[in-house]
Amino acid sequence: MKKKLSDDIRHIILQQLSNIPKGQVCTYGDLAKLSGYPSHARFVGRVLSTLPSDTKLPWHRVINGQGKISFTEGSSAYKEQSTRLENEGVYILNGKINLKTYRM
DNA sequence: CAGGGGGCTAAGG
DNA sequence: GCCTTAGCCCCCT
Repeated sequence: MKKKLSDDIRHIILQQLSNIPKGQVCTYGDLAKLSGYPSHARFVGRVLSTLPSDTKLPWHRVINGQGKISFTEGSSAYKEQSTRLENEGVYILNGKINLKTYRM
């Protein structure tokens, strides 16, 4: 069996992701920086999209730099993420999250 | 190897 | 607030 992704990066990203405290969020770019790859924001998104549905990682705590969920509003994924966030105390106003408040 | 696309971002109009 | 450019970099055809 072979490794698909640049495994180190992926592992580090997931590790950083699991380090995000409940009730707080982080942007893709931030996660990339924390992982030591500041220019891999997109790769972060790719990694998250590849995660299995049974993952225990808080992928929903990751949003884009505009403080919004990167899915199309109304999509099942969008609802899933917003629901999880509110369930943790992160409230979304008019489709946006207040980064100044919730960003770690 | 080339082409297209993606859960990105920052900067400009 | 919206859309476009331009940079970024990896993945799948």
